[in-house]
Amino acid sequence: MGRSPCCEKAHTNKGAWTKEEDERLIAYIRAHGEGCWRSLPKAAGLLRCGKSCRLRWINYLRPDLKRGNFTEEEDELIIKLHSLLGNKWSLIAGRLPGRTDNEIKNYWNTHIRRKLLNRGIDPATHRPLNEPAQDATTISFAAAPSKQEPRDDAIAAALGYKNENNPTTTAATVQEKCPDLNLELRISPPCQQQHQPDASMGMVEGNHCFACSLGLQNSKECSCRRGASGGSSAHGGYDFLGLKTSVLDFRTLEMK
DNA sequence: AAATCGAGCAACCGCATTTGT
DNA sequence: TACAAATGCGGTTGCTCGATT
Repeated sequence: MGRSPCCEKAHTNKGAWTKEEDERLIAYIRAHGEGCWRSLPKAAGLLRCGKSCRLRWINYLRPDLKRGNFTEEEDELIIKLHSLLGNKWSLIAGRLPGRTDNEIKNYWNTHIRRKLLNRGIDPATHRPLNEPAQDATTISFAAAPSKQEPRDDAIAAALGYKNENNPTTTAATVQEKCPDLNLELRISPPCQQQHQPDASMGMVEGNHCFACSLGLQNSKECSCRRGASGGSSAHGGYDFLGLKTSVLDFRTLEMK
């Protein structure tokens, strides 16, 4: 038994959107707002599936989109964020106002990849191209493993949680691979009693958490502002990189 | 002028995650 | 808690258009 299709494919348009379809979608969202993409096409009189409407709106019709060429500053920011986050395009897009994940993904694949290759940098690992291939005992945030878990392992390793399959991985190794990532922090094993959140986990140089270093001071991930009540260590998990490391889910960095 | 090639980008697909019951 | 539905994300495809032969 397969998964049921997201929509009735026999009665939906595919391919490029027409001007009329765009206008219908814009008019509907202006009147009713975003939400319930599944029922939107019918309500708006569009022969499209909800996913298609959502994509069209988010990537091209939203009024706050910037469009136009990327600036040199945006280029560098994308490279930096990619070195930290890998192919987390939605997270990267969250740091670039007016840009969408699809746009950044395309821009990466068509421009930045080549730019880095011209600089002699491997766009997947952000390391020099002529360096020998990584052996099994080193990691990189930017090396592109399949799906989620290996990257979580990398972060876990950076935190000093030894991987049984990879016992030599250390935070120092990570910093070697990612010089931009400030790992000047204090890491202690979970069993130790440390209830001074600001001085223990999640703080980088200057007493700011990683969320702050990414400009997320106002996000819920910022641990600077939490004070005594915000420490997550009470639950056995540290809040490093704005993460609950008990689950090691940096996807929560996303800001909307 | 026609054919070919490659870059750029819009859109689709399938899977993962979140949300609701 | 389990399940289904809805939504979100990232990889990939395929079309368009300009450059080159």
